Amino acid sequence: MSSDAYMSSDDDRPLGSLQNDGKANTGRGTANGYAKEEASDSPMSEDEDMPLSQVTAPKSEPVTPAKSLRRKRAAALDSSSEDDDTPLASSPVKQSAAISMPGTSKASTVNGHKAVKAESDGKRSSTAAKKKRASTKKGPPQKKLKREDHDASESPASEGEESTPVKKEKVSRKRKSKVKEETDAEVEEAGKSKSAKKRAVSKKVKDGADGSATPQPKKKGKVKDEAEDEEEVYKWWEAQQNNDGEVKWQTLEHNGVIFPPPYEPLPSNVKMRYKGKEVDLPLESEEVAGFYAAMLETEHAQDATFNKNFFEDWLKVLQDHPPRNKIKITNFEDCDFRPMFEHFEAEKAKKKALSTAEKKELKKQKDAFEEKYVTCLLDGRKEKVGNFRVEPPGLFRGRGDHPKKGALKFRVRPDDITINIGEGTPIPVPNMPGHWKAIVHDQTVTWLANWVENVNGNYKYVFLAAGSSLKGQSDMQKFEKARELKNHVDRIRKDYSADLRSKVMADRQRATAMYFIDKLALRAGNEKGEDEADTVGCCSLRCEHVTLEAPDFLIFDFLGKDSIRYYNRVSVDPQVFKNIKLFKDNKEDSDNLFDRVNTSLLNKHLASYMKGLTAKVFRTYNASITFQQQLDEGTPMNATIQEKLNAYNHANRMVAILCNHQRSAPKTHEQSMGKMRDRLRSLKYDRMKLRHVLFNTDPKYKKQKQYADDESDLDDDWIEDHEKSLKNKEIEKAEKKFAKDNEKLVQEGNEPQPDSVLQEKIEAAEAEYKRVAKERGTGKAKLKRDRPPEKIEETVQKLDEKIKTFKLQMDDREAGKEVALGTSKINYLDPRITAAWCSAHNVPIEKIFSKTLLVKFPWAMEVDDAWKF
DNA sequence: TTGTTAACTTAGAACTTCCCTA
DNA sequence: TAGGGAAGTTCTAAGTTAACAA
Repeated sequence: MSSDAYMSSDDDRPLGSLQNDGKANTGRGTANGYAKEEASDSPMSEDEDMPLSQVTAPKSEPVTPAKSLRRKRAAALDSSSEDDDTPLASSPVKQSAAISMPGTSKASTVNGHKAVKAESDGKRSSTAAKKKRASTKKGPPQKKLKREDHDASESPASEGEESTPVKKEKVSRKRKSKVKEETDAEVEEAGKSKSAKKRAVSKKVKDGADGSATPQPKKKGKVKDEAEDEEEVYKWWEAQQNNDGEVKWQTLEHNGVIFPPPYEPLPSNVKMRYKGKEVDLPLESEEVAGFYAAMLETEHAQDATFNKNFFEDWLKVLQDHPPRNKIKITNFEDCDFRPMFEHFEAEKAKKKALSTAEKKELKKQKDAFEEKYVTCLLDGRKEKVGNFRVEPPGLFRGRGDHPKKGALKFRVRPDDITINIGEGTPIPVPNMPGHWKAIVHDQTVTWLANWVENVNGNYKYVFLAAGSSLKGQSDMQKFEKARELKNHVDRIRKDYSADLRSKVMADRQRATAMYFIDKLALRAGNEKGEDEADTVGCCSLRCEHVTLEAPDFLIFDFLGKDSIRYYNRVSVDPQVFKNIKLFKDNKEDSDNLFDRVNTSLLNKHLASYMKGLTAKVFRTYNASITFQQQLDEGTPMNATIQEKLNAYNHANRMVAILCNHQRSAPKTHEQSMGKMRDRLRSLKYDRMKLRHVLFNTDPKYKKQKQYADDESDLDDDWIEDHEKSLKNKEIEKAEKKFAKDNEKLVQEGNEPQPDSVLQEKIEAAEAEYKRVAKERGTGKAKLKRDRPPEKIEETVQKLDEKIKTFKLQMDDREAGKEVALGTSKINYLDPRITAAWCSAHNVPIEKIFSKTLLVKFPWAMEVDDAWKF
């Protein structure tokens, strides 16, 4: 694509200023060289002098119909005065690994960045800097802490007020002609007459194994049988694909969603305190207090923003539902939620203490209740629904420095929820009072229900489960698209490498951004709003996030998705280094590094190479191709399963590091590593003893290499401690056995053994300890019972294997303590790579894919050994 | 042209179950 | 056989992206 394609008259403007809140990047005089059109290798070149960037006039927040709808709704909720309102309810990582740069054959350390978790006071831009930044994200609905009751028994007027604009909102976009919306009454009527007319278009395919046709989809009400369910796996990947990408289903039947149970008040003796006095809270305010009390010992309750937001929202609830004993709550510090916390803890303990049978019974009841929601009928086939449980009310657990963390998340009710279901299908009845907000029949989307959440105004959806055909198809398409990139990537790389020197600033910036996305697997990086945590991706990087280190190193340090810190010191193409120097020139730390690139422009450019190509595809492509290369290069031949698994995990880990997938190290990691080290030494001790026995038997063993070397990490002090502990364990064991035997004897009406029996055993253990102590340091040993040397040789060999396997497990655990392997396994690694690898190396796939993953990836399981990404 | 919305994927935390060791 | 810790699963926040609207 010609670089001129993006050269509009506006191109002179730094994009940052186009998107900010009106305070454009002004005030730095005329020296802001980055605002020019043409780029030059030298930041000092005279070409740099360009007109001042145009300033965008301050804008008030535009109000779109959907937003206005939400505001209207919020206002309506706010103005409600009904009394029956129910309140609704790090440690631093040092990862360093040398792995092949995606798309290059040379090994490099580019991706071996250090991944470090954000600390609470971690890398943040100043508030001032933040304010300078663009604020493009949609505004949240106005805060409202009261709401209208939309109970089924309410007047139709309120229903109408809500549903009319909703219709507008829901069908305003692409689907005007496809979506038909009905009122509950209309739908119920229609359901009665039309339910028989099902357009079952599912096509069962022949089972690959036996060639026999699989049975037609089960009719509703057929007796459930697990074996039968097995047979019913619909192999959509073998069926003829007739997916135009628009219509996702023909018929859809489901039972809606499960609402959480209503709030159960605390026992009358459990009360929070204010200034030491018990507060008699009405249900509504008690519930919200309870949300906080339950989190008292989590990190959330230590967070000032969280506490502030919670308290503000709670005060609003308290305004309408004040303490019955007239206590005036005004100061957060004077609140003591501990009695509530302790009550919850006690309840938890009670639940934990239930017998297995009781727990089973509860589970059975829960399963029975949920059964009808777990699955739906999609094109006549039974499919699992994913999140059919509506999110319960609570406090918003925003990550990182989210400005709204701690805010009250309302209880979602039927009149908040839009149901998407097949036309003519019976409409589910909510399991709590109220009517659905709306019913739609939109075949172009995959969701079964949605609602708008109150804290950020985000849409929430109920989708099918990961193992469903819809999700599976989309997953497979994702990987196929990533594979298709193989055919284009050389050209794309060639082009952006050339564009790194482009005279057009916008092109040069875009090329540099593409370099990062390709080489470092950065996310696209959309702009974010003031009301969100300050995190960035490639296009939204600010100058403060990248530091130059001569001759060619860049140090990236920023908070990415989920406020996870991305830290990487990486050697880059000298031209990239020059470019970053140029882009940073004359800018402030808080300015956008790429002022002429945004995700939209970047993705449009990518799409010109390949249909559907976006920044995200690069991440999938680079993850999978890296994984394939790592497996191909790193899998040992003629190795044990454990060794192969280690190679697999290593490859997986390289991808996780590339993608910066982190987890907090298990709290007990150090302790458990310590235990493992002890166990390893103990195995080595056993080996040493056996070697010494062999030496004692025949000096020839000393000359044999496999026996000659000492176990390196066994020092004298440790050996002494270990032998003492062996002795103590022996004595303990004898004592236990003695007590147990006596108990049995007494039960059988016999005399217990005399103490002397135990004493003898203790003395024997002491004697053995003394004997072993004498052997210490002599290089020779004897067994309690003689064994032929061949048998001892055999045991040493077995111990060698055990030690080797154990060491591998330890290495694996240590290397992976702060790396989350799951995310890449679930989202980025083409499962066919794993299936082919397992098959080629005789590794049972169950060792790698959990049950859920096997269910998620059935489409990938039939590839042959030679399959490559 | 630019910002917004809706729909979907990706992500770590939180919770639950399983398995191994003592 | 309990209980501690790891693995597996669920939950929901936080991204990306295409289409749409002003």
